[in-house]
Amino acid sequence: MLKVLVIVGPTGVGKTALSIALAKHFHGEIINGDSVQVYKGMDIGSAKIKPEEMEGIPHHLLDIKNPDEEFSVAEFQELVRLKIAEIHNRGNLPMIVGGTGLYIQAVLYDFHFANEGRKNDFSQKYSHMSNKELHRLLTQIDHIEADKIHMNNRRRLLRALEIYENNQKTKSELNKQSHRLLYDAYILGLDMDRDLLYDRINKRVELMMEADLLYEAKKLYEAGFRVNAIGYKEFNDYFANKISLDEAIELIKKNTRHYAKRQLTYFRNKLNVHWFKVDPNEITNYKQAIFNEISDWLNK
RNA sequence: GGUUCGGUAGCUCAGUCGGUAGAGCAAAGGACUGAAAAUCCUUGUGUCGGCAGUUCGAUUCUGCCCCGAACCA
Repeated sequence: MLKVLVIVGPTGVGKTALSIALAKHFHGEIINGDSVQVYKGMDIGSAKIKPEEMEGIPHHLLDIKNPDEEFSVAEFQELVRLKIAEIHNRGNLPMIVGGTGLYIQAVLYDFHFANEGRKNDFSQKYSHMSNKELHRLLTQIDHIEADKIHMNNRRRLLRALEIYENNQKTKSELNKQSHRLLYDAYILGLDMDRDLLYDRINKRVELMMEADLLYEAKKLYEAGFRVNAIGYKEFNDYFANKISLDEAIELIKKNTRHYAKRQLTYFRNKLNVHWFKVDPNEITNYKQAIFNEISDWLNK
């Protein structure tokens, strides 16, 4: 099995800096594992690494989409698997660095996506039906899946129905997969005290504002893009004069905190992570521990 | 100094015609297979400012005290 080093962790914990240090030491090439950083023009708000910070380390799957283009787990999975093979052929170590748990999981495990095109008008088709009715409909088609989805989660209900229509097979049938790892992956997770993490997140949002996130968001807004990512969507209401600038900034902080928490939940419960607690006062100690662990894994 | 209004969950407040309390926000936990920075679910014990009095029983009524705000001197 091919070796892949994966670095996960909540937003703002310091994945980027660590990834550069590790890549330099272990001949790594970095593959972006973040669903928003694939988009061009979304640099400040997504905390994308700057070219001068890369220190010559190759980075893949950044800026591969325009803001109006679709992206999906299935496409990510395909692209990353190609990149992993490519990087190995060069004799380097592929490193996936990012915070989108589902995407990373789909690459590492044997998730299989049927070859279906997305239909944009799908939610239109059922717009006349209430959540309750959708749930009842799904129960008739696929009661196993329906039992797992809460009635209020309209998005999931629609998706399960869409899968059935596109494939003539139910979602629960299609997802009977073995949860087998396809790579020799070392999943490194960074964590830190929650208070400290939230403090860093709040401060980072302030830094983003100083770096003129507002201008970046405005460019996207004026170009007609309604970006649904944290750090952008909050400004849409501000531009529409529904909330004040301060309110928008506070919302970004709050949503980022909530997001970090969700990320941790996902990593904890879906991936087999080797956790390292980051203590900003003892950087050298935890870094040394990480380097040792990875050396051991590479030599296995 | 006087008058008035406040002091209840981390914050903003509601409430108990006397039977020890609940919303929003914050926060915590969880779900997750083609939008995932998305979408969705669950979770509220806090000396009801302090001390005394009345009462079977006080966060609720009364008195005094402490703290805050506004107004009047």
